[in-house]
Amino acid sequence: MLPRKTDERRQAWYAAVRAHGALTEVMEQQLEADAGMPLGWYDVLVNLYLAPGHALRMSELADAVLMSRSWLTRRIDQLERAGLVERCSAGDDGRGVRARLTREGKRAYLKLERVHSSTIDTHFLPYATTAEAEVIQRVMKRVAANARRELGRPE
Amino acid sequence: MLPRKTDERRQAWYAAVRAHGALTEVMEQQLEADAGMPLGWYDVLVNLYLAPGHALRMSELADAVLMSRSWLTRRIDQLERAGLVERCSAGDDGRGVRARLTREGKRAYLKLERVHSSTIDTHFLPYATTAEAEVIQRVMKRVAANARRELGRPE
DNA sequence: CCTAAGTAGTTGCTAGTGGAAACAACAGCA
DNA sequence: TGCTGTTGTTTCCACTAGCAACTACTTAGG
Repeated sequence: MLPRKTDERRQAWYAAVRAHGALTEVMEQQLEADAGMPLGWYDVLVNLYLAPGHALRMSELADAVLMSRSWLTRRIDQLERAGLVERCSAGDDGRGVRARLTREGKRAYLKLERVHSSTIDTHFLPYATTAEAEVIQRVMKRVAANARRELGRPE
Repeated sequence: MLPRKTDERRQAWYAAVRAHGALTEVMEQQLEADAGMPLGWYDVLVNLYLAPGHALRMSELADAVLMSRSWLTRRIDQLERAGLVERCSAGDDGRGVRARLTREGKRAYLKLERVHSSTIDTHFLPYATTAEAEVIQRVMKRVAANARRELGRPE
């Protein structure tokens, strides 16, 4: 591959990095303004909502969001204070704790999801045709899968 | 646009977010291991290297990397302690300070750039053809430009 | 059973990050 | 000369996240 061509193709990644940064910032502002919640809550709430019974063991949830246990403990503390999550026993295992969405937690998630999606619809979708979106998805999935493998945590 | 189609296209953004996160983590590890420098230094060093005389006014540099002045003050403190940057007067303006790459700073930048590029070559380029890279670049540039405008800081 | 080793989750400590606002030094203009 | 705006630094503060120590529990081995 000629140097010029390689360099040209690298620009695609730089553009993706800048787009990610800018759109993430827009997303943060939008979520704060329209849902009153930070983007950092999104991952945890999604995983809980999609789980059976809207509940997960702390360690499962920590693995799902790729964060440490102490990180999760504190994030669940926040969400519990906000009334969106409650801790309950993990049944058979006396050590375990399950985090479960409260009724308000479910409502909050749905709102967060609505604003999240609408931000993508407004700031991403208009700039990509169906064919283009398909290309991006295909390439990015391959890139992510490879990088995950490199990091020693294949999905 | 049918709901299903819209949802399908949103997946492209989700994939991009995940790819960005995973590859960024790989990049951090690689830079730490092979260049002994954090990814956070990259932006500042690039901008300094490309500037005339490898030097920039603090405020220009802060604008270039989209960060606050106090942020830049501290980052330049770090780079100065590491011997990569030195502060010098801005000539005519007695208030001004210019940050300038030292000889080691230039060498460090070149090394950082080499590792940075090579990580992209290894973990991104193999997964995108020239045509696909072109699509990604085009779409992402439009997305970034729009988001920047939304944030009130068009480039 | 009973003990040893391992696991789940929490907490204290620590280092690092980054914004806002106060501040000192200076420029430029009346 | 004073007044106003700018430049860069500093102080203060809140937040983040990892590590290691700790508690409470389970499981395996004798």
